[in-house]
Amino acid sequence: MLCFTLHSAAQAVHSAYTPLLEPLGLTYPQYLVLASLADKDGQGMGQLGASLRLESNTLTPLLKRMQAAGWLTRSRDPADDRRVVLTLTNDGRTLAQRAEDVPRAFAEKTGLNPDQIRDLRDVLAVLRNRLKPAKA
Amino acid sequence: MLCFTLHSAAQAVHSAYTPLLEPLGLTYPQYLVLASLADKDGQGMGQLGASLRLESNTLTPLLKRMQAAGWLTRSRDPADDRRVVLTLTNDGRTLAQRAEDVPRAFAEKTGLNPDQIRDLRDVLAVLRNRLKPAKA
DNA sequence: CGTAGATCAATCGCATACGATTTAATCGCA
DNA sequence: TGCGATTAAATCGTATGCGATTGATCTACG
Repeated sequence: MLCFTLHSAAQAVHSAYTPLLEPLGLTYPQYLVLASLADKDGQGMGQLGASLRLESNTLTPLLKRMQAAGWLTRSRDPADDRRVVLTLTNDGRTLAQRAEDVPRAFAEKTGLNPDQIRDLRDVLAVLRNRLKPAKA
Repeated sequence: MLCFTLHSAAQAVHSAYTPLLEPLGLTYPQYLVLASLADKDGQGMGQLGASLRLESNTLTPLLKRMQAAGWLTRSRDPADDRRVVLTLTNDGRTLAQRAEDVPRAFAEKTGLNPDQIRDLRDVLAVLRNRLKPAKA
């Protein structure tokens, strides 16, 4: 069954990342957030959630933990008090740099070549977007 | 990044299953357990965990909930009191039958043809087994 | 100008997941 | 035979995830 294989493959990927991230004190979703903010700092929670496909009920506690760890700040947008703006601290940027090698180390673990990885990623993106289109 | 795409695709699959399973009162992992037992009843927790790649710390509470729902029984193996044997009840078998159409309904949602599904499943299985080989 | 509706984040409840540990039972080897 | 090593399941603590709801803020329309 595809569902089961996809499920277990996702968990295997999760497990493979864990030893790479654990020395940095990061969990897997926290790493995704850090990488996203390192790429584009000052994002709002909404944008971040849309790109990572996570809801506020997941992000709020996750971001609070990252804030408590001193990696980012959560501040209200002065122009719209409903919005929360996320900014990396110096510690957060340093951590993101230390995590820069993680994707390469992971790719090595998979044993797949870059073309295979790209193909697989593209198929999965099609599947995902078909099942759950990104919000408008 | 492959990791993120795989992660979000797995969650999208999870989300796509939810509306199919919710009328049956099943969650997604519970459905996997039910399907596995319907295929091979009387499995031990260890075998089930190996095939679903779940540990006892996840399975124990999950199975207790399914037992509480009256779908299966958990009994000790008389030959080895450490082992727990899982057997579907009549209600469990009935439920499994009612869930028989779920994979087809899901496949339809994906918009992929059977060949594409098979190919994707095979690639994911290779990836998973490379990252996290099944226990001996 | 004012309020109904929309939007965003936060909260609540529940169900996975997993690492680490604990407990109980069996096995293997001297 | 008997005890240490191994195995299986359960338990504990922590971190996601998500559906549903709530509360605060903003927007749009009359």
